[in-house]
Amino acid sequence: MTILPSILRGLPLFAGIADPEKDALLAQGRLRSFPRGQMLFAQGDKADRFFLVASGVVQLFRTTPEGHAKTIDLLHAGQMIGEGEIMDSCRHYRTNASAAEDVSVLEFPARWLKDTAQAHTPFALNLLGAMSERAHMAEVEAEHQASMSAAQLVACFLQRLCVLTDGDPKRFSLPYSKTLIASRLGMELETFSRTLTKLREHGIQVSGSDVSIADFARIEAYVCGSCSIAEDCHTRDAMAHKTCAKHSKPA
Amino acid sequence: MTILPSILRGLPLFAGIADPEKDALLAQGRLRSFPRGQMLFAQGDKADRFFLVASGVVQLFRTTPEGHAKTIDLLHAGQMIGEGEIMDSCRHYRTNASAAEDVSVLEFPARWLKDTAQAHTPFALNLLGAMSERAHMAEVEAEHQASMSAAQLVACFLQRLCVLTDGDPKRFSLPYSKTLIASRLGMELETFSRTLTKLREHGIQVSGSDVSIADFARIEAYVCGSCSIAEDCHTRDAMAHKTCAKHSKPA
DNA sequence: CGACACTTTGAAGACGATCAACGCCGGTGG
DNA sequence: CCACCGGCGTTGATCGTCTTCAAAGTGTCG
Repeated sequence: MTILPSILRGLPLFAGIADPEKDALLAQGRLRSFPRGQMLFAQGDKADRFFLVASGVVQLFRTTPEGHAKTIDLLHAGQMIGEGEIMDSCRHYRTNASAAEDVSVLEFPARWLKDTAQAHTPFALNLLGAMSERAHMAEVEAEHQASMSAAQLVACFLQRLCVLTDGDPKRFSLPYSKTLIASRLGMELETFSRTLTKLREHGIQVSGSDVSIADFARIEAYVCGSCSIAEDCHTRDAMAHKTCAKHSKPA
Repeated sequence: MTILPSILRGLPLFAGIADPEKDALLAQGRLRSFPRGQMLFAQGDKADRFFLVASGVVQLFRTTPEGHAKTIDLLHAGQMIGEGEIMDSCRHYRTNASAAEDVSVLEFPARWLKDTAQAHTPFALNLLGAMSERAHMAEVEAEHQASMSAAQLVACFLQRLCVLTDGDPKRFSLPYSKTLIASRLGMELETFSRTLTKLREHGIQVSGSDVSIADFARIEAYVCGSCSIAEDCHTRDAMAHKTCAKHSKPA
């Protein structure tokens, strides 16, 4: 029996399932490591595995025929990979997945997900909740990309980063390379770089990977104006609430 | 007992549920009509109802503080409204919903959805499938908006429209006003209008609401180049497959 | 020191949004 | 029957933003 990172046993996904049963379910997964840069799978591969991230960061991305790459998402410990492809019976992964840092994941056969949902109603409901939350995140994100300027996007990102990681606004660090962040925000590295310079006018200083934000309220004011879901995602209150929501479980 | 539009009884959402049970479930909904232009609900309203569209088209949209409106989706007969807000225990609707044409819907209390998912495992799995499919659509769409030019977007839209409605490429009609289509595609009406002119160079003629497409293959070639999920959504094969997928049910 | 990945900066260009004016059409009311 | 109006779509001119291409700067690690 493998020793599981405790984070996986506490996942909201398993809320409402008794511990012995939970352990039996988790035991069906295989703990695997991927060094930085290695692919977990590629777009178009047969979608036959489901993953739970145990540690590290996994980058989901797509590449156009023309060679442009876009980062879809960055997944941290506790997050799921592949549930979409499996649940809507799509045969192939729709993105590439690679390790943005050294990563360890718990890997399950695709059937495990369907079988578990079928066998445990609470699991199915938790999964439903997790998937709709993720869908909502994606929606918010699309909204942002469409309606905010590069500068607003970056400001919003930095503010969330600081609040959600509970960092000191006066001095915290970028967790990824600027290249990766730019890609995540859907802009070119050059644009991102220039934007950081401009944000000084709004009280955000970035040098190297050190960030300092002078005044949250000012950022909120700057960002919220052009967003149709401002209350949901830009205010400190909303973010605090979101964080809580992740810890509490659906009824 | 209301007479239900047959389309609702045949929904994949209810696949695997016996007819009497299905009727009992559907009977808990109330059939309502909304004349063109009327709101079903507004963003921020308490998310206490779930809808199935029986006929007509419902527009989901958001408005920024600055007054910009963006159409998120257009829902037709058989589609669900509100499942996201309900399943992730969000208390408020995240969009506005208004009738783009005269509409009739089956309205359920929010609890109905959770209760039904809890009571009927097949229903929960169907719901999971439907939600991940919709999430995937949204993802594809975000991808498109980000990576394709306005002209490609419009070409793609027209081609899909023609194929999915099984229309004659040589002569079919736009189902909505140009204003609504432009909003749906995330561009200004002016841009849309200009784009239609330019698309003549690619064999697409539009005058008034009459459309004619000279050659699908040419459009595919034009559109696919900049899309990272081309095989999933631009080729006729893929679209035909999608259509089938909607009729077949998840295992 | 030199190689290499990463980042910054500059200049040019493409694209879509915006503002403004106009054309078209259907309906209403005098 | 005609005049007026409002909704809808088209067209032109301009402007800001982001991408692209090119070059140089910074850092780390052998």
